[in-house]
Amino acid sequence: MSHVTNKKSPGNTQAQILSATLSLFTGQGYFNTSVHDIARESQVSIGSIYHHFKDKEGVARALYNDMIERMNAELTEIKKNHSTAHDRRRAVIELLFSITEQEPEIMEFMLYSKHREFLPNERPICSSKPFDMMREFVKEGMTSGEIREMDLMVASTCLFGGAIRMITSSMDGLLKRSLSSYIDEIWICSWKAVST
Amino acid sequence: MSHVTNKKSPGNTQAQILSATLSLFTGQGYFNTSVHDIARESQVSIGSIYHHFKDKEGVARALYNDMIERMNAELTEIKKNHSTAHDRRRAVIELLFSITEQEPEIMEFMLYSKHREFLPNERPICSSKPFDMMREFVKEGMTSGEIREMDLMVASTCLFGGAIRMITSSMDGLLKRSLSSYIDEIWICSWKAVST
DNA sequence: GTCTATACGACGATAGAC
DNA sequence: GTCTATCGTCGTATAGAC
Repeated sequence: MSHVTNKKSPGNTQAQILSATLSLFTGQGYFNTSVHDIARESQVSIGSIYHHFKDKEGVARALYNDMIERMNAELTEIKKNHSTAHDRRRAVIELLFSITEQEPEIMEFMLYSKHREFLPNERPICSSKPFDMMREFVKEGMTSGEIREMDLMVASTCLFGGAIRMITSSMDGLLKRSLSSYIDEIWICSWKAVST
Repeated sequence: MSHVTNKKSPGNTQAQILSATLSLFTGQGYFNTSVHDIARESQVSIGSIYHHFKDKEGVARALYNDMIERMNAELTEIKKNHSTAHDRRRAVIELLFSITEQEPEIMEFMLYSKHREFLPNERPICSSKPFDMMREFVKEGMTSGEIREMDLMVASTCLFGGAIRMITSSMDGLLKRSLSSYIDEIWICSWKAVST
């Protein structure tokens, strides 16, 4: 019954392609990356790429969806493990900083790519589920009284905006120390901005 | 002596080209815009474009430099007209919001374009002079005692990060009310975050 | 599923007349 | 300074053998 069908790679080729693509897209951008580049870097032929993905845009879309799903999973985990807005926010910032330091390409692709330029039908990333979930955390903090009553968008941008801009600053090489060394300062600041 | 040389446009053609280019770049991105598109949209022939600019990248660079210079001028004006960090920051946020509402394409090109993808030798926009000047305002606020002693980058991102993320949210269509209607709320929040 | 070779179109850029 | 016509290149995508 077991049909260990044939050759080498189970779902491995896809992973190779996606990994190489992530590097290339973050390094030089979607439009500066040709399918030939992807083939060379992933040690796979052009034909294979077009076998696994509909087209170049399809590769980008797969990358994008993986990323969103992963963030979703991580945030769901945070929601489960922490109950207050206070703790959740700390956990979210820690998560974002940790991804930035350990897998910078992921974060770069998430925050830096202009997805809509190459995925025309995608909504802006801030409308995506993970960002939605972050706003939900803020909302619950407001009803529980931890956070001042105020416009939800304002509160969210104040709470997470600083951290996110620290991340982009870090990726731009503007920071003197490591990103994670700033976490306490930034956390205190943004908490002051919105706490009751 | 006066050689009012010839035809129609003094420096007008350039302006036409740049204006059309700004629209196209913000609407569909640098890479999705061909020089043919620019020619059609600006009512100018391809030949003229290449006469006035070295190449496609040259057009983008001119646009970018204009923008940086303009921001520089506006911030210098603010520096002249206001003396406290408190007032300067208010003026900066008002300026940014006003540009966003009145000339959204300018702001979109400034905050949304991935300049480094098509201007390879340009430094990230956050390293540019205007952003430098904004950080300078924060620094002076710290030495004058208006702002808590803390890391300069943290203070700057907290002060302006929220406003900037409100702008991108506005451009993404996430805001229910007009951007300018949020100004007081956002200003109060970020001031709480850093004031002594 | 993986590969090589190739078709085809689009785009950046130039030449050269006016 | 402005135009049209054209060239060469490069990149996406396909065909078809293995």
